[in-house]
Amino acid sequence: MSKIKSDLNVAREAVSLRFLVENRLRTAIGNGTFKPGQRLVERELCEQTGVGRTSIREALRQLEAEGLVTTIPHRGPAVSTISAEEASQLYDLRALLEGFAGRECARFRDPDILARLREQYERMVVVAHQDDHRDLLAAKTAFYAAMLEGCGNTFVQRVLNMLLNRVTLLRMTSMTQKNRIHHSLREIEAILTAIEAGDATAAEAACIQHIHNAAAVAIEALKAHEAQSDPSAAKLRVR
Amino acid sequence: MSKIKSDLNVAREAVSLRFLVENRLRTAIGNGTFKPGQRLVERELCEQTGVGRTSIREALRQLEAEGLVTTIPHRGPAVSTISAEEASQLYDLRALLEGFAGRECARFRDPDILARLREQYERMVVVAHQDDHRDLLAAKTAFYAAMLEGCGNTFVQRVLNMLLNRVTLLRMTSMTQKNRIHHSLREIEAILTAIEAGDATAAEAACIQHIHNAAAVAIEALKAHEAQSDPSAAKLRVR
DNA sequence: GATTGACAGATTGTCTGACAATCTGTTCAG
DNA sequence: CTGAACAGATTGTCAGACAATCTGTCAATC
Repeated sequence: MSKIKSDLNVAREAVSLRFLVENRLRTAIGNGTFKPGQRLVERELCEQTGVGRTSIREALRQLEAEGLVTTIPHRGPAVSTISAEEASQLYDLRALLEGFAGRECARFRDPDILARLREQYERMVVVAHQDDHRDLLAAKTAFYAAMLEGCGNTFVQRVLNMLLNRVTLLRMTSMTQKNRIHHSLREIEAILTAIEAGDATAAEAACIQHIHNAAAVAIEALKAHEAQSDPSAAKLRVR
Repeated sequence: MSKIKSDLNVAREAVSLRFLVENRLRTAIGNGTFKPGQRLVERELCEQTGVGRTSIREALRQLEAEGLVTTIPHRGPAVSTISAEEASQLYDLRALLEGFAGRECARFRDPDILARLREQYERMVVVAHQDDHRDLLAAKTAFYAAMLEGCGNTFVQRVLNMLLNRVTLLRMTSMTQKNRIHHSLREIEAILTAIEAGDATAAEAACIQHIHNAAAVAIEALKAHEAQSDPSAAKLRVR
C-alpha cells in the first residue's frame, strides 16, 4: 500500500526557503566555500542569499543541531572546526555504524542493493586513475549511500549522514590524502565481496577496518596541521 | 590545561530564551504534558511561554532536528509519533551504541565512573520495591549517564541522548511495563559486574542483551496498541 | 446519495524594522 | 604597560504585517 502511494508521489515541491538556504549553506561548507572557523554573519548571508534574517537564522539553527555550525552566544555562528581528538571519536562512531550497516547488508542481501554496490565499485575501478578525483569520490559516495540504504535502519542512516557531513569538514581542514586510493579500493572490494557472500561478520570487520585505516591517515594529517598552527600550543612555548 | 579551565568555569549563565523554551518543551514532551501526535500551534506556545514567535520557532526547529517534533509544511509542528517498525530500528541502534559504551567503560575502568555506576546500581536495588517508580527511573537514568560519560566519546553520548529522548516518547505511547523491573535489575547487575571486571566483551554483550529484552517488551506493547487503534489498518478491513 | 467546487477560517512562512544586550577592539588616562 | 571607558558590530528578541497554503464545511450538481 505504501508502494502504490510512493509511485504517484509528487515529491512535495513546495519547499520552504529555509530549507533551500539550509542546503545551500551545507554544500557551501562541504565544498569549502566557507572554511572551518569562518564566521557566518547573518546580515551578510541575507545579502548573499536574498532572504530575510528569519529564514537564515532557522537554517543556521538546523546546521547547528547537525554540528556543522557552532554558535557562540552574542558572537554568532561559525563553521565548526574539528580537533584531532574529536575526529578520532568521530571515526570511532563511524566505524561502529558502518560496521553495522555492512553486517546488515550482508545479512539481508537485497538483490537491488547488491547490484548497486557492485555497479559503483566497478565504476570506482574505472575512474581510479583519473587525476581529478571527483568521479571517484562520487562513486564512493554512491557506494556508501547504497550500503546505508541496504542496512534498512533509518536512524543509522540519518546519524551516519550527519557524521559524513562533519567528516567532509575534516577533509577541508586537512588536505585530501593521495596515495590511499589504491588501498582504499582494495578495502572496499573486501567489503563488497563479504556482503555478496553473505558473510555478515566479515563484512562488519571489513567496514571497520576500512574506516580505521582512513582514520589513521586523516588523524595523522590533522595532528601535524594542529601542531603547526595551533596558537594555544604556541603560547605554551617558553620562547 | 583544560582541567584548570573547567574548574573555574562559570557555566555561562547568559542562556538564550530559545534555549529555555527548547528545554521547557523537551521536558513537557518527556513527561507527557504534550502527547505524541498532539499539534503544537505557535501562537498558543507563545501565550503559554510568554515569548515571541521567533524564539518559539527556533526552539521547534531544534526539536525537529532531534526528531522529537515533526513539522508538516503549512500545517505546523506536532509531537512525533513512533511506529513499531521505527521503534524496533531505534532499539537496534541503541543496542549498538550502548554496547559500545559498555565495552569502552570496561576497557577504561575509570575509578570515578566505576564508583558512580555502583552507587546508582545500589540505589536502584534499594528503591526497587517502591510503588512509585520515579526514584528507580532516576537512578537508572543516572546509571546510564555515568556509562555514557565513561565511554569517552562525545558523539556517541550526543546521539544516545537523542535516542533516549525518543524512547521516552515511546514510553508515553505505550504504557510503562511493570514486572520487567526485576529482570531489568539483574541485567544491569550483569553490566556492572562485567565493567568492574574489565571484561569488555561481556560488558558489550550484557548491554546489548539488556536493550534487546527491553525492546521486546516495548515493541510488543506498541504493536498491540497499534493494531487496536490504527485507523489505516481499520480501513483495510473489508467489513 | 455521492462527488465536486467554492469559500472561509486557521496557521504557517517570510519580511521588515526596531531596540536592548552583549561582545570586541581601540583609545586614552594613569 | 595596565586598566577603564567608549564606540562599533552583531546577536537575541519582539511586534506587526501579509501572502501562501491547508482544512473543514456547505451548497450545487450529477
